[in-house]
Amino acid sequence: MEKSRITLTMSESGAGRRGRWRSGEESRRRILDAARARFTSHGYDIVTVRSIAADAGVDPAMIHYFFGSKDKLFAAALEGPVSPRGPLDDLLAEGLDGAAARIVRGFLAAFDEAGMGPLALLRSGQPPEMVREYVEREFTTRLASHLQGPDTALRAQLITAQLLGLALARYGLRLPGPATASPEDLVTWYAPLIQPLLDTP
Amino acid sequence: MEKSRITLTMSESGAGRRGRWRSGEESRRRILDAARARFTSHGYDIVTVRSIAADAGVDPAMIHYFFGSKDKLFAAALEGPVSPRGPLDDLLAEGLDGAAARIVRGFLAAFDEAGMGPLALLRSGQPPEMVREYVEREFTTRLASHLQGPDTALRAQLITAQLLGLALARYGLRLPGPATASPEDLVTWYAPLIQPLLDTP
DNA sequence: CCGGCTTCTTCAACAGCGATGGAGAAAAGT
DNA sequence: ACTTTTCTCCATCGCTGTTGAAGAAGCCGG
Repeated sequence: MEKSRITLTMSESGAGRRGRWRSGEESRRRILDAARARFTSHGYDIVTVRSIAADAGVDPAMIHYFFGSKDKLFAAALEGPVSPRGPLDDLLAEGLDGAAARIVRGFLAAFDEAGMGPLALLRSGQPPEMVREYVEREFTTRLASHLQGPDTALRAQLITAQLLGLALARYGLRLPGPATASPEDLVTWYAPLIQPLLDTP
Repeated sequence: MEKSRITLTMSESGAGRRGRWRSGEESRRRILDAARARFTSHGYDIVTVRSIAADAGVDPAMIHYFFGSKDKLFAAALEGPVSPRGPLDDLLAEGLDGAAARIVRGFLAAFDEAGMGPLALLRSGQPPEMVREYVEREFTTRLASHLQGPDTALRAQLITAQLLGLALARYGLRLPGPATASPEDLVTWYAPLIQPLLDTP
């Protein structure tokens, strides 16, 4: 059953046959889909390049041909579907009153939709510079730009810490309380702990 | 330089020669020391069994002879030096007024001393059941037993989430603010966000 | 003193991992 | 028909954690 698919190179699925060069686009998409599925449900190091290749019906070497490395594939897989920029700006555009509740609510909704994929970021190999850059660029600095008063950067980063901890407890460690509570309950409990950092001290 | 030490088997260091059978105890201790040094300064998956063995001047197979697996060595290495039970009980014995400040202060002190070792727990292979059990047994339930009012378990777990987030931001991601701020500054900022969960609502 | 015993140590090997380089096939361009 | 570009597969590398078996090294009952 394993070695069945040999040299078929799609052939059928004639929908968009014309236009693209050959099957490269298709293979790339299938790899990306398989990677997304695996990475968002299991941790970074548990998922193997070879398993993704098997899911996509593709040779493991092709993953390096298209993406260069496991890290870059991970980055590519987590790039599209999870981008907190737009939603965060929308949330903050409504003003800072009660923004903590909206942030926690949106944050939980995003994670509930995307699985623990974003958390797998924390386990993606390497020193954490890449992750820190991502978090700062996509979240912390944008949040800080909406704050007023002193220490906006530090306050935004502490908010990030709080949200990170909540996500880790709920989706990573699965502490029974945070893991089973409804999003609204968590908003009720947790938002008041964040709001003070949003308000100008 | 690598293959220099062959069949020396301690011989000297005659301090405690009598009593122990042979050099097993010594090797075990050296492995544990090397493991602690590596695990507390780098992440779990970055550290290799072979590197620990090289540090300890020992064959990699001995690690499995003494400890069985990398996971168990990790657990053994992180067992003794990091145990939040005693300090936490002492902190809470002084009452809940201002306990958040004392908890944050003690938490940061413990991490500053132990390096990011405890955080490496989060990256130690496997599903998170083992880690969750450890965190609950050593921290969350003991904290909850000191709380009063409703939802003590959930409140204790949310405090755990906040501390986890702070540690992750400071020692894991190294967000510039939390990473460079002094412990007392972090206490000033963060403790007021935790105290509400300690107080009876 | 000597075999047997337990304990420690080493060596060689295994399967699996991410990654690489080169050969081959097949469409596109000329 | 040819070259070029793109895609695919295969064999292989060095590394990882882990295992099994064989070899030294102390101890103990005869």
